[in-house]
Amino acid sequence: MSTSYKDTLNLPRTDFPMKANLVAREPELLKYWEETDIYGQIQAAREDAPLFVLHDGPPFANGDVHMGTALNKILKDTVVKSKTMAGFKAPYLPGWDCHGLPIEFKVVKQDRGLSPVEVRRRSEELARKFIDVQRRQFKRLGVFGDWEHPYLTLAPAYEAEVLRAFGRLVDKGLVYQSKKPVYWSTGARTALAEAEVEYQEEDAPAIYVKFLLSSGPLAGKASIVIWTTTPWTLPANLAVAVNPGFGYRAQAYQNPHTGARETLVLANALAEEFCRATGYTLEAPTDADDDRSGAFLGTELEGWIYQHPFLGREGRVILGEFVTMDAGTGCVHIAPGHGNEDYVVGRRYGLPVLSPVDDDGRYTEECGVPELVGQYVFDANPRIIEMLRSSGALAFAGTLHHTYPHCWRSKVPIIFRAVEQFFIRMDDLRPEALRAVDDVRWLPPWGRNRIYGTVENRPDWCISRQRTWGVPLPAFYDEAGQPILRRDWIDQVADVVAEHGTNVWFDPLDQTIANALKLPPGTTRRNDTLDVWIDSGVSWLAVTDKMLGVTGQADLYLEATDQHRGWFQSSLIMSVALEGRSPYKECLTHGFVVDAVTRKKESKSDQTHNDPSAAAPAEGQTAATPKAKEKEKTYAKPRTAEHFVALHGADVVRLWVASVNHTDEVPFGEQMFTRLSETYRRLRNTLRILLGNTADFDLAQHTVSPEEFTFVDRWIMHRLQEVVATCREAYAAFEFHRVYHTLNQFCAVDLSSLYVDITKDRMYCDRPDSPRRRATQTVMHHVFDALCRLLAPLCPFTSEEAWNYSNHGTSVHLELFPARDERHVEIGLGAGVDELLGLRALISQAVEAARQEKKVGNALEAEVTLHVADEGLRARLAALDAELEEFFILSDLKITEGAEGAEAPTTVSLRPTSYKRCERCWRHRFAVGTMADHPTLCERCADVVAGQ
RNA sequence: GGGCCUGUAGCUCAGUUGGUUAGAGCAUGCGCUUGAUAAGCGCAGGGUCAUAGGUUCGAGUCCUAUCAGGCCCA
Repeated sequence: MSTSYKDTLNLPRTDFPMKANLVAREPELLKYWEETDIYGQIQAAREDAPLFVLHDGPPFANGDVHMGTALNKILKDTVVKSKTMAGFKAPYLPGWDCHGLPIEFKVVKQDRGLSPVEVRRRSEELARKFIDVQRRQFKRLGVFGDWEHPYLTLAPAYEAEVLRAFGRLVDKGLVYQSKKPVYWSTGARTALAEAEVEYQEEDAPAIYVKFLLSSGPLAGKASIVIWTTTPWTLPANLAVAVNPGFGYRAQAYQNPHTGARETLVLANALAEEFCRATGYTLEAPTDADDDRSGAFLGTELEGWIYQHPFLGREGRVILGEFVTMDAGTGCVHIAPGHGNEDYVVGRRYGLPVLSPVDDDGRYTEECGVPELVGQYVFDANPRIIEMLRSSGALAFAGTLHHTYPHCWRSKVPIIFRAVEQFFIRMDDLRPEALRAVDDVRWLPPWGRNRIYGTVENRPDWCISRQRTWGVPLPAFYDEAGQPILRRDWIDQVADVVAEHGTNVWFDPLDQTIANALKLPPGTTRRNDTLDVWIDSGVSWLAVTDKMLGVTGQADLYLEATDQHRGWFQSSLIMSVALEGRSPYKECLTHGFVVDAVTRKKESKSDQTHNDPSAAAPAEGQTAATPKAKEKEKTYAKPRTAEHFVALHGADVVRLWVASVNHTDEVPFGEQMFTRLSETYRRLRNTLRILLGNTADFDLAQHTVSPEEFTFVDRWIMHRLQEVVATCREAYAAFEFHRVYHTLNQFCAVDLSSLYVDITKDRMYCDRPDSPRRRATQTVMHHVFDALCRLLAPLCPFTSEEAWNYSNHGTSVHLELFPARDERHVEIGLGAGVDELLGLRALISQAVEAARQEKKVGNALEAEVTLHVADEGLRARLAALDAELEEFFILSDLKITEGAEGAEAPTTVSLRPTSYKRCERCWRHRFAVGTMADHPTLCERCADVVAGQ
């Protein structure tokens, strides 16, 4: 009997599967998109729409796509998809950063002694291999774009643009040549990058040296003491640095060898250590010593002059924040040609960059000591110590066991040596660059302060690299070895490169360039390359202008926070130099991926760009610290996007991106996916029930006009307008987690536990074409439609799949977002429903209590009485009439005045209903038992069954 | 060590110009349902808003310090 009545119901019907099986289904959708050229269709459909250009920051073509890279790409895609659906033409041209050390290093490590051209050939091969890998992985994530025509920094046309841009910088007088210290391998006769340096343990001389002061209050009376492990750099000593904030003291000591009394200046904090190490002892002050003038703050020492211990020149005391009290004397020997900090502080004080050492590590004439010229610097250490001893400048000579950088190839100890480099003059650009910073809208707003600080403090930009895998630095050299930078020549090189690629530069026998430029005989070129940040720093020019045909700024750049100092800055500087403005209007940053449990960083490979120093795990000195070791450990974790896509599907990975506030660090962990899968299922099942409930609904035939909507229908349409407005705003503000939470909330609460639950009775039990059932179907159709569109940028696969089940025929990604429809907005409706939900909660609690007492099994078996003291509320409830029972999903609801002595203005009482249960709709109704033909049915169900 | 940030229930997020018992979803526990069923519904528990001071009639919200974490420098 009951089963036969079940057959008279309109239960939901749909083929849209409950089980997503994304891992299998997504590739089918990808194929569908590929075959129908969805990206091309979208661009064509937005032909005349206003333009929105998100310019892709090129990831480094090296390795798999990790979660950090995936985060970045998914965010970009969500921006592009949401802008498209907001009515913009939003082309997306992906790119790759191809040049640079990490690739070259891989190639060179595999096979040594390759010619530059061969290194470049293999580097390109490697880069292209990873471009293919990453392209496949990005596409698998559902990212739409012009994947068949990406921009590559290794493309000849792109390289030519880089060269032309450089030529314009030269033309503007922004490029100059100067010396700068680099890691230098005397064994390989080449500059090294950080990654090419190995740290090995060894014993080094560690000496204390006295520099006699020749000016200041202690002139001629005292010496300032330095400590160094590289005596060979002393011929290049030009200064002594002290920390401005620390205390120093001039005190009398007894020399342990001569017994003489000497006044020495060193840091207070290290005087004791000095005595312990050297055997010097502190002497009691005598009348001759003016003890009150013996103590100094570091700043007071600035400008004092001292006599170089074995050269006929003087040096001066300068200030350096980098001076620590870890070791030594707190007074640091400065040779600007032999150390990076030395170089930086030396520039600040206008010191020359003295580096009297040749390619083989032998002293040149410039060292000033004839007997040292031609000697290998490390061999000269004993001789220098001897010179110091004989001149009385040596306080102590010992040895130190430490780790020291060595060449990874030739294994010889490396030296810091100044070589000629090219620079971009920052001071000429800075004011304009800072102004440009304030023309950009930074998201989040503190990004402005970050980049402002880096631009403000950035020293001149060293743009030359002694590398092979890059765009050649188009400088020529005359017979005397003097560099020639000419824009007309550079432009001609660019023309040659556009046609032949850059290899013609690196093949020493190739005459293409010489012939094309008609170079004077004796003119030579070298193998220096341009800093890769120049490559990517002009992408706005090469891509936005040349490839997309868009003149003007990109609307948006979107990268991780490390790019404030990286790509955002290099692009800004290049654009300011060439165009006098920022290349982007808005700049959005996201955080790094961190482990959800430990809050520690996930992987070092998340970087979008190739920062050579960060490209490989730190080794040597820094790796000795526990923190660095930890970093190294996390580095090895298999966190590829492919891994998680294969496990959960791309839409769930994308849901992860959508669920978090990406402006902070982005938490990530396996457990998060369990929860996200739950959310995903909720979204999917909501779409499914809407589809199931509208299976017999034909939009053209069955649409019901809003005037005929019932109360719940009006309410959910009202809610939908709020959801639409919130989501559109959140998308526009790039706050995708607000979209995620809004949609999740809407599906879980408003739809699933309220609207769909409430309307089940009419959907299943009414006549198929009852007006209120058709009204609800009309509403559900609208809700489904809006939900699919709003969800499309977050879950492109699932929304497309669902969209296809609703007979639309086309792709959801060609559609626009729903617009907020004011006709469905009803002031006060929300508050009214909130009031009802409050009562609903009271009823549920009462039912729950009755259930525990075994009075009733469920709400439909109860007679519920609402005791309402407030007359206005009673009137509002009465106005809803039968819809109230439906809203509360009750069989038998009565409303009376407030009960005597009630604790609250509204209370609920409850007992088993006296009505019998309708066998078809399961509600307990007064009429059950009174229907002659159907004694077990209520009047509505009897009527429906009779009509069939 | 410096610069720029972050820190609200187990998880992800809301908390409007400082103003009633700090909210939601998920997860957890206990039930109901078996007509969204590898689904659906209800109820319940769970937070000294990182910590410590301060300003205020009143602070998750403002200030200071500390701790933890991130990026970039050193």
